[in-house]
Amino acid sequence: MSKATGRPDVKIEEAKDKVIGAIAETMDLYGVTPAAANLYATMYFEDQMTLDEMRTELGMSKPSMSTSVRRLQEIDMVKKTYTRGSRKHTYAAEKNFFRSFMAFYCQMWEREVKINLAAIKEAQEDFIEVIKDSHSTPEIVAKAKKYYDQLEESKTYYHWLDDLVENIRSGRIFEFLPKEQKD
Amino acid sequence: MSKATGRPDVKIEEAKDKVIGAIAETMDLYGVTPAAANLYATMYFEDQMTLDEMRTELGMSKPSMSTSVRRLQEIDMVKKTYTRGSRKHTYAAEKNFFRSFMAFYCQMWEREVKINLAAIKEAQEDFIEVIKDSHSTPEIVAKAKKYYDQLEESKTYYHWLDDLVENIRSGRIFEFLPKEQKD
DNA sequence: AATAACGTTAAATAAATTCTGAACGAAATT
DNA sequence: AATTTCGTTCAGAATTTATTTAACGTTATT
Repeated sequence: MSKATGRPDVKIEEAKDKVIGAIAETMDLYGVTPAAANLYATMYFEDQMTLDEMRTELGMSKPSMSTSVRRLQEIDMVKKTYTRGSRKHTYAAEKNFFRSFMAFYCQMWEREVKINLAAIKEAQEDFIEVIKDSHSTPEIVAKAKKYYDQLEESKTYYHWLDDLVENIRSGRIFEFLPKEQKD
Repeated sequence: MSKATGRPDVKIEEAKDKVIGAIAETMDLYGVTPAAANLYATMYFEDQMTLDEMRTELGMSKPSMSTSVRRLQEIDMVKKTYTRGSRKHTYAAEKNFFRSFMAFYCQMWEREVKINLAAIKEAQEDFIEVIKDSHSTPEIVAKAKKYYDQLEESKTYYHWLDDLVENIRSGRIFEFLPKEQKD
């Protein structure tokens, strides 16, 4: 098939599209819709964009762009920017992937830790009640103890994950694993 | 509402359900269906399960259980176990969350790194061609350089992510962040 | 040999999600 | 004051995903 030789501007667009496609494709596990993934990837190559520009560039409806940009803001992948003298809201993509990584994974893991540790706490209290209950047969007690211990082990993981979040947010992980590596 | 006082066995099931619910809820970002998430969470408290047991326990269809357990195997959250003298396949959940973490995130990040670095490589080659093209105006060249540099920066992140994967798989991350912390 | 059990595949159905167009309210512009 | 612009909400359509049901092939059991 024909290549865009002789048209540098077209080649630039093609190059951008390659990266846009890759970013959009690998964002499928970030809990965003294809529209939002495409929007983010498109914004990655722009300084800032308005809803109308998003709509035009992606060929999608304004409400869809509105919802998508809102979602991306929620996960700190897009920021609202201030444009003096215009009514239109403008948004800019977070291009520092380290910050995106930190924001996204820390939020996600923090949620996971919080929800699971809370459930574990309640469950362990229940198991302790069962263990102390005089109606409990030896089998029941053994079972409760087994589950209790199993949850104790998983607590180790959740505490570790919590530490990981803390070390990411504090930047200490970059002492352990510098951004620039000599390989 | 009435509590299951006096019924230790019921209390054990209630406790388990609390944790099962939490695990299932926080698995929404692991690229699995609600059925698979529920299945994993249920299996977490079992030694091993057959498709029929899964079907019965979760009240879902056998094909759904078959597909779910297949998916969980793909992401290393479930392993097939061998049961002598039975035609039924048996499966066991990975209960070591550290291993789940390692398996899942390493797979995911590795994919992200691979896809994005490949696209970046091609795009950068295109940008270089544009920069070297005598048809390119100064504006075009400046733009190509800008994008080229932007991609160079993102390469730093992808290489770092690659290092992170390596350090997780090698276990070195646990030297930096031990599983047991003295707090 | 006939039947049953087991897990998977294919097709159908149900449910959920994504995106659109219509409509709206508020604020800026004319 | 009237109109336009802007972003959001709502309802609906379209699409996608999840799960079920039906059917299948293979293998074990009777």
